[in-house]
Amino acid sequence: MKISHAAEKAGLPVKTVRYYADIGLVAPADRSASGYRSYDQDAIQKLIFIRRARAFGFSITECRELLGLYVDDSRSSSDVKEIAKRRLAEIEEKQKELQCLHDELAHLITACRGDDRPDCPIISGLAQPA
Amino acid sequence: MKISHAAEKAGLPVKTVRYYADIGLVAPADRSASGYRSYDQDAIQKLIFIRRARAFGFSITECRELLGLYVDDSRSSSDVKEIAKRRLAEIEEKQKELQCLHDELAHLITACRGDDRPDCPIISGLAQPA
DNA sequence: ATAGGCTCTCCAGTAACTGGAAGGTCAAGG
DNA sequence: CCTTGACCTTCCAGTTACTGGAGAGCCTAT
Repeated sequence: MKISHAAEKAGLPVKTVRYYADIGLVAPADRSASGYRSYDQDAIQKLIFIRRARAFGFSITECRELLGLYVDDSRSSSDVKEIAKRRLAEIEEKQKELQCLHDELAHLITACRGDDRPDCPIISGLAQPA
Repeated sequence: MKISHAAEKAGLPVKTVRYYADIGLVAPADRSASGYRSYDQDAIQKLIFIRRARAFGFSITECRELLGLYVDDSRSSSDVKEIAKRRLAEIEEKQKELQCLHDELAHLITACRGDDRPDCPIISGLAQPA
């Protein structure tokens, strides 16, 4: 299967699939005589796996790690769980930060009249050293 | 005031202050005879403004826009409010995404026994085309 | 005089792609 | 048989917002 077909199956841009091949994340199964990358079902499955993991916010490095576990039939589920839990903690941390940001910004916005005068609590709020 | 002092006052790394000068975001008030950047209170205030705006997730481009409004005494508060509201909507969007991610990942994690056997719902969950 | 701590500029690298140029390949149509 | 157009290839550059480091100049204190 040529790259555009594989990319479509995996739900990724062609450029990205090529990039993943370049960095040795997901190699094509083979190359045609003329040098075209050729993907089989197994490689596509890996691409899908990566796409999903990336959508979960796993970095390429983490994806590499997870992919290693994915293809390793002797993996222990605790290894995977460990990585996933780390990631979950990061998500929760990010959520807290976003909540703070949200509340503070929403507060500034409600305080601002939004008319054509220059007085603006948003601007003055941003200028506070805090 | 030399750059390290200004950076400290603004709560930014020296490198970042220099970078902001390079991209024309916050220019130093002056240069010494030997070429050292010299910052006054006004420039430091702008640096603080930028740091805060960046912490709110505004991009450099947005910061430039906001800084323009910050220094413009004839600004209308509605201009500022518009930018801030856009940003708030982005934050809320991001929050929703994170919540989905969180729930899905948390679900996978609870489903995983986390022992030394290879069966792992996290791995199989990631391999789903969805 | 020299040691250290600052400062300068410039170059390169980060993450994860994305866009584009220049050129090779392949199947279909005239 | 030739050409057209859609593919494919590689390589280079750009994106965002810095960050690290090299090599060199400056300034103050001992």
